[in-house]
Amino acid sequence: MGKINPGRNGSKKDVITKKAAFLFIEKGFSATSMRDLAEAVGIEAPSLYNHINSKIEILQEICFKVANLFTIHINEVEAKQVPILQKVEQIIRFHIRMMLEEYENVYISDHEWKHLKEPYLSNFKNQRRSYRSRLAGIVEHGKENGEIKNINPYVAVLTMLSAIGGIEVWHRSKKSVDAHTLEENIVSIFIAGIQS
Amino acid sequence: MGKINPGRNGSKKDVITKKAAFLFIEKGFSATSMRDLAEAVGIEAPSLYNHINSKIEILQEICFKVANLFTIHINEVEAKQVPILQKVEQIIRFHIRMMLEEYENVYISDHEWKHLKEPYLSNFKNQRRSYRSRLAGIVEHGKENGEIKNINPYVAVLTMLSAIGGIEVWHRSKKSVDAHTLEENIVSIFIAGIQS
DNA sequence: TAAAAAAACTAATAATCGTTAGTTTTGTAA
DNA sequence: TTACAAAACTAACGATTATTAGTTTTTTTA
Repeated sequence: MGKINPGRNGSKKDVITKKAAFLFIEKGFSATSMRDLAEAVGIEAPSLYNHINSKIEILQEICFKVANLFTIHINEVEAKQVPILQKVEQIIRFHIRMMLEEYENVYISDHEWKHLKEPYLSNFKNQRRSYRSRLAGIVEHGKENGEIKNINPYVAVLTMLSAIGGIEVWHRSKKSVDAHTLEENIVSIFIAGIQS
Repeated sequence: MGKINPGRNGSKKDVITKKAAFLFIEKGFSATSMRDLAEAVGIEAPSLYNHINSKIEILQEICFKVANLFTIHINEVEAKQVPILQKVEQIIRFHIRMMLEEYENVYISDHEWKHLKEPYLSNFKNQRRSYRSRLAGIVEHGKENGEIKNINPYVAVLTMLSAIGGIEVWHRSKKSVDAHTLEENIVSIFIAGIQS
C-alpha cells in the first residue's frame, strides 16, 4: 500500500507540531507539558521523541518559519517600484493574511519567542529588529517624499505591527467579522492614519 | 523610631509584587519560580509566604488592579457630555499613559492573564469583554452621528487596544522616543484613521 | 513470509516545582 | 530587660518536569 504517513496529511511530526501550536496558545509554552502534548496527539510522552528532538525545538521551528516568511516578503516589497503607501499597504495586508492563514504559528512567534534558548533567542531578536528597522525605513522614505505625514516612523511601525499581531479574533473571524471586512477596516484605519 | 517597613517605600509585600512583575515580564508567569522571585527579593523562597499567600495570588492582584483602573476610567468617560471623538481620544490617551506609568502591571494584565485560575479567570475575561463592548458602543455612537467613518466598531476597538497594549517601547521610551511624541503620534494615527 | 526499520510502550532518571512544618533570628513594645 | 510578634531560616513534602534507556509492537521492505 506504500507509505501512508508522509505526504498524505503531513508527517507525524507535522501533526505533533500542529497540536503543540494549539497548546502553546492555550496554555503558553512553559505551562504546556510533553504529557499534555502526548495526550493531544494520542500517544505516550516518550513516544514523541521518535519524531522530535525536544520541546524547545518545536518552538524554534515555529518561530523561525514565521520570521523567514516575513523576511522573504519584505525582500519582495522593497524591490518593487511602487508608491510608498502601496508598499506599506501590501505589508499590512500580508500581516493580516498571515494572521488569517497561519494564526497559530504567527501568534506563537509573536507571544512565546521569549522562551527560545541561546543562540536562537538572539538570532530571533536580531531578525525581528532588522525587519522592523527595514519597515521603518520604508515609512521614512514616505515621509521624505511627502506621502506620509510627520510621525516617527518607528512609532508608526510598532503601532501597526502590534495592532495586527495582537488581535485575537482571527481564528474565529468567520463568525463575528468576515475576513474581508476585517482586512479592509484595518487597512483603512492605518492608511488614513499615516498618510499626509 | 516607629515602624519603618510599611509606609516608607511600601510594604515588603509591595516589594515582592513589584519584583514579581519584572520577572513575569522577563520570563513569563509559568517560567518564573518562587525561588527566582525569592532570589530577586533577597530572601529564601519559603520566607515569601510570610507576606503573600501564593504565587497565583500575585498575578490575580496585578490583573484585577489594572482591570479596575480601566473600568473606573471608562465609567467617567461614558458619563461625559463631549463629542465621541473626544471620548475615544481620552481613552486612547489613558491607555497610553497607563503603559507609560504602570507598564509592568499593564503588560502582565495583557499577556499573562491566561494563567489565572477559576473563578478569577472567568471573572477577568468577563470584565475584559465588558470593557471592549462598552468601548465599541462608543465607537458605534460615533458612526451613527457621523463623527466616525464606516468601519466595524469592534474591529476598530481591537485594533486600537492591541496596538497600544502590544508596544514594548514604553519602559525605555525616554531614550528612543520621548513619551510626548509617542502619545501624540499614536493618537494622531488612530483619530485620523477612524474619523469620517 | 522473513528481515529490518519505525514507532509505540513501560519504567525510571535527576531536577525542579509550589508549598508546609518547625525552628531560629530579628525587631518592637512593655 | 523581658515578652511578644514578625520574619527569616532549614528541611522536606509530594507532584510534576523533560528526557533517556530498554523493550515490545507495528509497519514496511525484500
